Amino acid sequence: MSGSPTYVDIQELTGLSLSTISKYFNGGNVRERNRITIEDAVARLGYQVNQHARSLRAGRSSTVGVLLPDFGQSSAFHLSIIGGTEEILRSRGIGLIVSTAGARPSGVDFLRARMVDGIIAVPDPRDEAELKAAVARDIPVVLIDRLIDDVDTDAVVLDNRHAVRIAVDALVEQGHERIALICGTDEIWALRERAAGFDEALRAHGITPRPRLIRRGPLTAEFGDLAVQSLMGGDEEIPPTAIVCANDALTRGAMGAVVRLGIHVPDTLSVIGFDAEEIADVTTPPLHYVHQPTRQIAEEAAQLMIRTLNDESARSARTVVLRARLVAGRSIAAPSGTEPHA
Amino acid sequence: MSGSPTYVDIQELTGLSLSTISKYFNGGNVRERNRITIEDAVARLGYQVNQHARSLRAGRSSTVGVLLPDFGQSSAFHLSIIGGTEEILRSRGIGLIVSTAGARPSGVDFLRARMVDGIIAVPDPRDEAELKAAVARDIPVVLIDRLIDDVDTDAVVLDNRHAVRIAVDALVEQGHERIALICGTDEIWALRERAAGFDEALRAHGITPRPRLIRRGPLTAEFGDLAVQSLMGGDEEIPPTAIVCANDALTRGAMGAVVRLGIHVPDTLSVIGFDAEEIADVTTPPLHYVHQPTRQIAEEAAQLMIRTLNDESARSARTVVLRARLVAGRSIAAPSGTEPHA
DNA sequence: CTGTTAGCGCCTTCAC
DNA sequence: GTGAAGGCGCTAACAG
Repeated sequence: MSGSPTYVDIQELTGLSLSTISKYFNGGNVRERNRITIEDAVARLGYQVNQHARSLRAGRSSTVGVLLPDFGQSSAFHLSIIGGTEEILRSRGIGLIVSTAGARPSGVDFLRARMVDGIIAVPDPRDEAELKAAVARDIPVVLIDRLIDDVDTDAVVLDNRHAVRIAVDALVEQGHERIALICGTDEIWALRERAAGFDEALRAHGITPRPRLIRRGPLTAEFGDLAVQSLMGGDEEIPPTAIVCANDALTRGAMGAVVRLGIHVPDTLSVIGFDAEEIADVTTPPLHYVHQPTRQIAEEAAQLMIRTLNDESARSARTVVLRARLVAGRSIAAPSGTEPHA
Repeated sequence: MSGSPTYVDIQELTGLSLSTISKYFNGGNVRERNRITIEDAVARLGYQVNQHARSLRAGRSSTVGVLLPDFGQSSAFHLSIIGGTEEILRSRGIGLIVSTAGARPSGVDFLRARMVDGIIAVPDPRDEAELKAAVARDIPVVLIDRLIDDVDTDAVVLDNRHAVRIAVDALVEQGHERIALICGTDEIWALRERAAGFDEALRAHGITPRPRLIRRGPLTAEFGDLAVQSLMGGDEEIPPTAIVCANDALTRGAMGAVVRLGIHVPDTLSVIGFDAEEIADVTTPPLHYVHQPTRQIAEEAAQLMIRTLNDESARSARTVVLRARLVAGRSIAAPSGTEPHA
């Protein structure tokens, strides 16, 4: 027994022809007697179909790639993408190859070399070009969370403007006007949208956005921390009475600064987090936050991919837009200046 | 241009033979002039080596599987495993297929069907049998975090007894004696070890472990919350003056209960978390916690896998044991009862 | 250094 | 229903 068993081994054990055996493994009609003989041989040999041969022959791999930004960043979100897609795809017999973007050579090429049937991606700016090329080659691509300019393909995204609007609404309702935003840069579509949503929401309430209260930077806890520090400490200006964070890492960093600086929430400052499921219950007080249906996003993406894989013709660019909701905590209250008026 | 380009397409464009082209892609010596011609054709065609054909020929897939418990659980740890192994394996041209354990049919069989060259696993109890079978079939397996009885294979684990001991040492040094442990069940090796380490550490300090202060259950935030609730509230007994959590989810749950019940840390209760990197800075006060080198664990596992893959003979069962360290926060202090004595 | 050839294991025509 | 033959794309012998 040198290598793995093959059809030939089964043939020798059963005396049946290769085509009969193949048919057995591919759902064809096989005589009952032969079916049993084959199953017997399979069990005895510990036979496993050779996917390489099958894939080579079929021209498909029954594998899709998941491309994520560097793992340093918004971990929980990425994990739920892997988890959600894996579960659905596996139930269809499709495997998941994971690759991180940003690295050179591109993760897209790495996945292409592994002959994935499609790619589900949270596109990092550095991989947009390769993804665009993949789409041009008719490789099924489903974008998650972030859109790419001039690329026409399936996507599942959040209604980002709405997500920020509900946060702003909640704060304005409490009487806040000096509301700050800690957000990522325009390089990434989702954050561009969230910043735009912030602007829109303020204007809708008749509040003129103040550039100094909008801090844009990398999606890291470090930047979130820094932003709070400079908003609440360094400036000569009157500090904001409320802060909205546009991402989970930024939220963590912001809350870290709040704890370290001893800022009293919500008395001195109201805070609304984003995707803060993991930390909302352990902060004092529990965080009010924007909750993105991460799991559902992943599952919708998997469904889109499956549909595309099953029906080559349907290469239309569908965009599924989902909405976030606010999860109530105790980190927002009326601004301290307004309390005497009450 | 129906299918993907192949060697034949390159041949037609360059006039070179298939073996020259193959040699180019496999690091052989090719005449400079031809090298350029090939690279030119490759660029023009957007050629990608067909891994299926290569794998079929070579008998290897250059792919390894990562098997994880259900994603509901200790997310950050799992993500760093995917991230750490992916990075190292990709640099060797090896892809990563991710699968979750627990589901039926077993993730192990799913990975075997996809012809992975090896499996890196954080074994779920429900998949131990299949992993054992895989090892018996000479499939390279590297275990992470948890060992399995009677399975002789490579592994990378934490010195779990030490990890808990340093936590207990720190608390005893502050004067604590009524120390509680919130831990997983004996079903999982790592948690069995942590519980044993707790026992050892107490005895080393001349403290007799009290069964009522040791709460064992599922590795969920819910159980961590429940455990704190019952330790600090429900019991008639005197509550503990300190708590050690044995896992990240348990830590989150425990801290959630602490916040909700308004327990003052560290005045009323000292808390030491486990793998609490994500939340340590946002709790009030910042958490003191046991820090497991998760990233290093993943990388060591990838290295072991690569070594095994490169050298079939070296199928010895190496176990790499790494040590945790304590990260200082402000969640521990002398027990309130002792302060008057000081 | 380059060209020719024979399969890796499977599936899909075709005949029977 | 079953049997025989060719080829998916690549690589590892060989020759030249």
